[in-house]
Amino acid sequence: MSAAEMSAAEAQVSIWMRPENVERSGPGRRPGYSRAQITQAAVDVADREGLDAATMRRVAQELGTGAMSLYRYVPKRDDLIDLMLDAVVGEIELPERPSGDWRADLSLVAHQTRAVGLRHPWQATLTRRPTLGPNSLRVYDFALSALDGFGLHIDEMTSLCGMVGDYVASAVRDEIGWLDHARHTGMNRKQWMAQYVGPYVRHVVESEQYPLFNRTIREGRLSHLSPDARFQYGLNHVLNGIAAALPDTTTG
Amino acid sequence: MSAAEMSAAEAQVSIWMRPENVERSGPGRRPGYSRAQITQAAVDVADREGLDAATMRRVAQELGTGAMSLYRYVPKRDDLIDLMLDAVVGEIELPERPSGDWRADLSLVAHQTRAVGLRHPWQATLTRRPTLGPNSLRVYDFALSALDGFGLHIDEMTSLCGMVGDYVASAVRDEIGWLDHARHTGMNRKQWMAQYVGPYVRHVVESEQYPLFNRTIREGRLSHLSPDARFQYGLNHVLNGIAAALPDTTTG
DNA sequence: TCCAATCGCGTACGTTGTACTCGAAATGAC
DNA sequence: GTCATTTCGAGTACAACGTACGCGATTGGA
Repeated sequence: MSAAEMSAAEAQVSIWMRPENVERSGPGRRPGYSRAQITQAAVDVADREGLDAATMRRVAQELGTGAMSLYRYVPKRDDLIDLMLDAVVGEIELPERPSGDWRADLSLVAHQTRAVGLRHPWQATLTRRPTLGPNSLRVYDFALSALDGFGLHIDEMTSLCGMVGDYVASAVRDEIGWLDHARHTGMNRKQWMAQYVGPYVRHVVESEQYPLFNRTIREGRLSHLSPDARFQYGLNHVLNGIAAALPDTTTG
Repeated sequence: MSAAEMSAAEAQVSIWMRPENVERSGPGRRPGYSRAQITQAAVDVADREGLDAATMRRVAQELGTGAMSLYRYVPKRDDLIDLMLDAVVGEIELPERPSGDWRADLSLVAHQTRAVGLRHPWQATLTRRPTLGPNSLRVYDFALSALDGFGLHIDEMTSLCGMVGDYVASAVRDEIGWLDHARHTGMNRKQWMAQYVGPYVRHVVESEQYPLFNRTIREGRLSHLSPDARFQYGLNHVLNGIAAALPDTTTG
């Protein structure tokens, strides 16, 4: 099998099954970079300038090399993004084992996940199959184990944890949603509200066609809360919903 | 203000505030297409070949014209995608008013939204600020009004409806997640499972590092259910969670 | 009939991911 | 030390993208 055929075959395989050639012995030049190094450079660029700016050329430039050099370490840009995702999930700090207080544990996962999302705004704009990298698996396992011991079926635990995950993902998206738009249009949030969506919302409200939407605008206090408080407000509802599915712990 | 300056200024405005020039009177050639027509062509292409295939060139080709002709009707491709999103949301069929059975009403919205997601798989892969087009507003208002009359604050209704929306979006993404990947790699689901993720999952399971993940693989029945049943299973949990937040209706 | 406005759309530019290619560098065997 | 072997770094090239610009064709009103 030639090197070209080898590479073509391996390109079909998950990046997590494709360890980079580290500590190789034998003839040939030694690699000057590493996957971790390239991933970090890509994360840095994406943090500063957005995911769209983290092109192969730009990431290579960050490292002081040429675009094609990166392909010695990463098969495709998509795979690099997988690596980036798992890398930032690695920033989530969790204890080895759940505390026994499921509500505190899931709350911790939720807040940590949100913090990562805000630190790396490009991450929330991605929709892809959940990354199965080592860091993601660790967080996933911790969240599930917080609901262990209540006699629930594993499928039920998955569903309930999923509610938290769905909420956090969507909340973070909302929080930073305007960021990417701002980068593209050059407008900050105030300008965007005032120029782009403000007049339209006013127009919709005045049309009186959507009574509940109007109540949201007129009576809703949610959008006036601090981002932290807003996040906590919604999270409480989700956790309350989970509590309802557990065998009664406090009452009874 | 010149025409160029005009167009530059208008480009900053929401597409919903930019009605196309219809039924114009005065000199000048009459338009040969319409926003609705272009939107429909784009949706058709995206349905058949994926959103990435719905380029300006390809959509124009679908209509038998040139790429630049579209820009007489749509300012940017991003705006066209907004139009596409609201267009498919328009396929959601809902009664004029909620039935009074909140669970049935939210269930209806959830199932209809899922159906649209499966019919137009590209839609679920998008993450953007919620479209404020007329069809999206109608669905949003219906969902909120299903929870009206329980004495809840509008913010609470928003949070609870959000849980349903988050669940549906994430469930649909899971259901069709492999589709886009399949289109890119040319693998169908079986091949993807067998070649791409299967060996890696086996490797992870055998490592015994993630006990709850292992239980999911070994004891989980969720992934063996039909997609319909799986969706219903998760939806029931979400609706149960909402029931817990309502003043007691059945009990008491 | 003629003017001014509008449409259809060809051409062109800057950017993207990445296939191909080849010289440079590093090593083990002798 | 010398050389054959292997791998790395990176320049060049290509196809495809969104879209700015500009021009000929078309149209209604004066």
